[in-house]
Amino acid sequence: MKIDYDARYFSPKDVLECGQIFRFEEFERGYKVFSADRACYVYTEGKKTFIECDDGDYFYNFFDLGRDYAAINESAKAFGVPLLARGAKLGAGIRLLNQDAEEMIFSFIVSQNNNIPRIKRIIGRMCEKLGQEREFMGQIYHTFPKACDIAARDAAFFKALGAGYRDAYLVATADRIAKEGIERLYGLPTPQLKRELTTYTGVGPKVADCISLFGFGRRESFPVDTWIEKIYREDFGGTLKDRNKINAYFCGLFGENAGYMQQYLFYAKREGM
DNA sequence: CTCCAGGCTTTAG
DNA sequence: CTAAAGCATGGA
Repeated sequence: MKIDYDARYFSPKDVLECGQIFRFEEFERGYKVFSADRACYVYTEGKKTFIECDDGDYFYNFFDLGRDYAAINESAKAFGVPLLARGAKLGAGIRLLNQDAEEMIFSFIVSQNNNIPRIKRIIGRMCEKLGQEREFMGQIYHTFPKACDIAARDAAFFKALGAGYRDAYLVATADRIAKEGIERLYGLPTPQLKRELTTYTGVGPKVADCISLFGFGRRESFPVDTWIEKIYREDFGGTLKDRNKINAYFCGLFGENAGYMQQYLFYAKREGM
């Protein structure tokens, strides 16, 4: 099936290349995007962005199409922060994705102290080796592995995939999720969710915020990484060193939509604005 | 060569 | 409790 949406607030490039997702590739006029065990093709033509897929309901929610991004974008410009206003103006096509929670847990464990191209390669190899083969638009792709499939391998396996020292984190967390599942997490209030997420090996405050934001739809989450730390110093004149305190500062400033503001800021800084 | 990347765990004080 | 060392890998 095919979905269309106003391209002004849905730019595939902005959505995919702002570091919230690691499984996509350029294809024809746009990108193929992979989530859990599904795939879609997304591209912009004229004033519309189109999604072609087999499961419209899933990708409607995945791309957050039920939300009013015009209002969010306008509110970003009202904070009087130049970098944020520029990010909102030039990154108006950004949307926050509603991704698979388990996939987010493993993906952001891989992301720690790592760069985005390498993160993508490691996750790509995990899917290739441990995911199931599927077909989409005449090409083979691989699903994201389930926790039990990750848990079935040892640390050396993930080291060989290039995961580095994060190998043991993947195995330990997969063992636990394979045994316990993550169902109990969905209903928790956001502060408790974050606290629970940090009890998984390899998940600290920043990774927990990313999982909360991209995997559990908690838009009040505000991940603080090296980029945000730099923004905090250079664009907000901040002096705090502790990332937890920097996180509290931004959450207090931006409130329930902090996650969107984080993406606009991240986008702007990475674009060198 | 050094520095850095969407940081976390472990150890020392 | 806070601070710093150690950690794999690859690109700039």
